[in-house]
Amino acid sequence: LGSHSTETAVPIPTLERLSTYLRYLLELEGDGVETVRSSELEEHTGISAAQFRKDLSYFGEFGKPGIGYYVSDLRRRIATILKLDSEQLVLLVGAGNLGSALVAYPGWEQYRLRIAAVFDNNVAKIGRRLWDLEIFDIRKMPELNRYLESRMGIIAVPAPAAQSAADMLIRSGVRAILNFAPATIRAAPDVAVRTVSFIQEMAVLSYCLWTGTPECGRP
Amino acid sequence: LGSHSTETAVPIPTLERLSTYLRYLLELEGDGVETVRSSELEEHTGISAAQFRKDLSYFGEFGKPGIGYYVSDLRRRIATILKLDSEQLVLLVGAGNLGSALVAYPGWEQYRLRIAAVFDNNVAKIGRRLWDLEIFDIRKMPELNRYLESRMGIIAVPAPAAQSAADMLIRSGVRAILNFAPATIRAAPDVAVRTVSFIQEMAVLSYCLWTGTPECGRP
DNA sequence: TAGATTGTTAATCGATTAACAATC
DNA sequence: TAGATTGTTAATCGATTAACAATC
Repeated sequence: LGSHSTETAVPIPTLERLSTYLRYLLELEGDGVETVRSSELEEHTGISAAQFRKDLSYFGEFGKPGIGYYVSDLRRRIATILKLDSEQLVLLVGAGNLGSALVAYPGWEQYRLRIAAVFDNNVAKIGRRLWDLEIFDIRKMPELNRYLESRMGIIAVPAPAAQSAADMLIRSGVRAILNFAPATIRAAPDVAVRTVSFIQEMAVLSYCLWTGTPECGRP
Repeated sequence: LGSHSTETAVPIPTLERLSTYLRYLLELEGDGVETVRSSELEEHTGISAAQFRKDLSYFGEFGKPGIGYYVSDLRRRIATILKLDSEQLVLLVGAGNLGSALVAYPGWEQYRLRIAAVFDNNVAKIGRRLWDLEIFDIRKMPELNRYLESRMGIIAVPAPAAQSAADMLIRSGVRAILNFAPATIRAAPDVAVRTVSFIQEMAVLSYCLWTGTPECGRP
């Protein structure tokens, strides 16, 4: 009885590119550009025009033949598809250097995301502040999230602490997790987890460097 | 006349998984585990045993039928494949919060990587220190890298400055770049570029959260 | 030797590309 | 209307999975 499994599920690579389209469209919108053609998108993002149109086709029709796409309209519609059309709160675990960089990131608002609370298990940090946010004891998370009702979380703790951070997030109601620790997170299938390990990215780059592999992933 | 294009190029997804295998093997090695079977790897990383063996088959034979793989041996061999068997210097552009977190990351040594120099274009930062590293004027990069001879770089600057940071890295001799800015980097085909945009990752997670898509990428 | 697990092949699956009729 | 560009289909390409002979 999976919610709606047979409706030609959207491939994950399509979703990843969708967020690249959104980023590019935000840029164009900021520059006051009114319309954009798929060929222009290819030039600027490296994603082929055919791929772009195919990706959009999973969600409906967005352009005008002979014209292209209205930037603001398409930007808004992609944001809606990605559920970035109303504010979502995010819980952050880990008040270290990475956590600090994440809180200070100036781009959250554009995506209607907001870090609502920061947690750590280090008593020396609990009660102090990370920028304008109080650092809470990680054990207070379930209680705090009863009224925050956040469903997204970020793990910015060292690898050995990543799984327990995930467990705590899930126990608090979070169902989508971005994990920065180089560790595998085990979670029930109803929890979406993505791991971004920059040290692993460096390893891939190292191989590409020495073997001269161009197109080392991501356009 | 591409260096060696016809030798069944290794798929990028295989390389990405390779670095996950390495991470897991480092963990096992730290725990003093002597051998590991592909089925155990599947359990711990979520990557299927068949996939693991297929991935390794691009590079040779590594295991013993009936036994499995010797952890230290396999760890060493994968590190060698990824060229992580001798120290490589890395140039960092951007002495902000993210740059600070990267310099402070304790895991570099395990991968034989070392941030050798930090650059910024902000006069208020130039000459100051980021942890134990002096912050250099970004314009000094080509000169400085003449003797450092680093071929890897990291971009940790705001999106509008990302392309010029990349240009400067390339001009200084760098041929592999990890870009943290939500921006497309244009570079000649002999430069390997990977972009990691956490805000785009959050966008994908947002979609997965609301549509109940499990397996939101990366195991 | 018997049991277990690898390396590899062939089959399946899914994503990308190219081409073109529809349409602004 | 003529020219341009979309949305979509079919063909291609490449990666994953499954199965099994080889081998420790």
